[in-house]
Amino acid sequence: MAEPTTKRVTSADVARVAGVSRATVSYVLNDTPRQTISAGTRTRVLDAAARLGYSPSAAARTLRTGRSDVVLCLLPDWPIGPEVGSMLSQLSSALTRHGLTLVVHPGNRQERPMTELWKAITPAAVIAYTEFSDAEIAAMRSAGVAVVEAVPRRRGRSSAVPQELVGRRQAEHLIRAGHTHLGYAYPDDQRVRFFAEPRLAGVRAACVAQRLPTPVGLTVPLDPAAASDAVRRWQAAGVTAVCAYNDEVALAVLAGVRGAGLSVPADLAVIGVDDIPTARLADPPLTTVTTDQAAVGAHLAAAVVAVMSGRAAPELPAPDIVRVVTRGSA
Amino acid sequence: MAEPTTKRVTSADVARVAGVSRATVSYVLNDTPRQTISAGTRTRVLDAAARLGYSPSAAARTLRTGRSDVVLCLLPDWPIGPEVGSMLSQLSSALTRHGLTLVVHPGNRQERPMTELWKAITPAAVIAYTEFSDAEIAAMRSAGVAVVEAVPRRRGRSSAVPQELVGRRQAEHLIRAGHTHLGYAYPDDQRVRFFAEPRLAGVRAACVAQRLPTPVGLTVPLDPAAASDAVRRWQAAGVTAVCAYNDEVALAVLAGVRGAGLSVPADLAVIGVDDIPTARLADPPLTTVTTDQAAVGAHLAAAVVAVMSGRAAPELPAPDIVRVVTRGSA
DNA sequence: CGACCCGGGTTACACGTGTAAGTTTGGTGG
DNA sequence: CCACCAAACTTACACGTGTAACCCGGGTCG
Repeated sequence: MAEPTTKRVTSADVARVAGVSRATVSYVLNDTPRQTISAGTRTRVLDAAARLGYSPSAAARTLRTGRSDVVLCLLPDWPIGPEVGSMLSQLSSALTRHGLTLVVHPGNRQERPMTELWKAITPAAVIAYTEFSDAEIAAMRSAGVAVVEAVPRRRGRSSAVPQELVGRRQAEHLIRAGHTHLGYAYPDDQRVRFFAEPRLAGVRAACVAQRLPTPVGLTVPLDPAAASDAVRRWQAAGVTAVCAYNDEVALAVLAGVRGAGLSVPADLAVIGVDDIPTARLADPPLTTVTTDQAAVGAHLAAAVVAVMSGRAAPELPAPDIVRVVTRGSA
Repeated sequence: MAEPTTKRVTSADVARVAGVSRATVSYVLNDTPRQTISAGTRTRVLDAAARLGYSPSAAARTLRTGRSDVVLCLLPDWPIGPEVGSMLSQLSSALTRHGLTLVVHPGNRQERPMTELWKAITPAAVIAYTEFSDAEIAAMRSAGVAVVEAVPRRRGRSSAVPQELVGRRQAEHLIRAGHTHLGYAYPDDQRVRFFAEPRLAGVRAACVAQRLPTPVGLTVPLDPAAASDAVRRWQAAGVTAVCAYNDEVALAVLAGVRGAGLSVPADLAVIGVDDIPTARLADPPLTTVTTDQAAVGAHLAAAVVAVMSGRAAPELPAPDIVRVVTRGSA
């Protein structure tokens, strides 16, 4: 290794070949409004920069301005599926259009210092899918970081899709089809309870609204035999339709029904959440509630730029975004 | 907004309350090997820092040292599933243990300046799942950025799981079960061809090695009817077993077989890739090839630290990581 | 006893950028 | 002809760190 380590090309280099001062380069490249620059030098600077392949140091810029153009998205520990993936992709595009750079930090178990992360990166904004303490959020805000909470909390403003609505839509679909005794298939993964609980609450609320009995909740592991047990218990309780936490759990219920020698939807109707790619491949094809992830991504981006400029985050048009996809299972 | 904008606590603040110079603070906090510090001042500095809640500015540090402790993982446009998610989670943990911070940038369509990203962030290392030009890789290397290529290319060193091996394992499993006429179920998504092609090549290689006819490749959309067409064509061609690009495609084939009034594995055996959660919930449960994502994550982390310290990246023990999970479908 | 060294610090500079405050023009009104 | 001004720049400083180079007091050795 000869290690020539080609030095970074700085704005000073650009200034030199353009024959102007470094400040002028800065003014041109950021086209600072208060400063007037002649057309001649402007083009000289511009193509000097292009020729040298100059791109400014984010570190230096961040240090100087105190704020970077990075938007940090903090994901929790739970398994991220394709929906999250496509949402992030959309979000990234939308933020790029506003000159911001999305960067995602996947949560991992033994990571104490989530605090250090944002203090270190000094992002322009943080999109928090993880639960933060109010104190910490206040700390971020007072440090000038725009915070958008995307975690589905019951109280307070949040830019997340209200998961109660998702559960409500599931239940309403089943109730409209004539079912009166509902079940809820709870996931066998502690990490997703932040999502599961509000969804279940939504199902309960729909039952209450229609004066139906409380849904019978059972935990359903992703295992055919265990799912069959759950199905038999629902059967014994007179349940004719279940809302599943998500499509995976729903597919487990399908497998459970099959294993118990029964059939869907005749003996038990099933509705999932997410519309994963394999939902339509199930037997019968899975009815499910989907949320428009592209819209969520776009909205999150809008919320970020709004909060960054001091305005309040826009309201998420949740009712338009959460849709039932009717297939064979319910 | 009163905007008090609480100022960042800097090492100068720590120095002041500890009653030492700023340099001493730096020496203590980074415990610089060449500098000896008395136990007394060390503790004074340490708990001054703790009391003030000091955490150093990554921007300033990066500016000074010319290198950050951020590892940038560039994902391509394709849909990321739970496997990628868990791999990233593992990778993040492993890197954290080495004092590095993983940061993921999801690819999005209209994003020209992938170049600008790494020039701006000045990461310590880049894990490239996207295809880079050799020139660009050279540029990154000469800028002092450690590059780990994780894209499955045929030629050259790569830290990725060799996708040929995955295909080979699929085919070998089917051949061992007595099948001689294989099919390959190709995904209906152009974006994943970087993965699909080497897998198909692996299947072909296995057939060649056993002097079997070339596998019959068909594109299988994630749609039951279209999948049934493909199944009938395989049937007509005398194919008795198919390797699917991944589990989703495999589930489509399962649905296709069902739709054609046939049965798995009697009429057609099917094997997938990934072992997604719903694979075992299918009817019949899906036989599949899984790669140990935790091991991949750990290896990638090891490769990063190796390359960063100038050593060559370790060899990935691929044969131990890629395993067949035998269930009912093959 | 002087030379020397070494532990335990401090002072000073550099990293690359944004921007407020100055400086030189050429033009213009009085 | 002088005062003044706007345009078009340049000079100078600050952001928060890491680290090389210097400094000082006290022990050690010849």
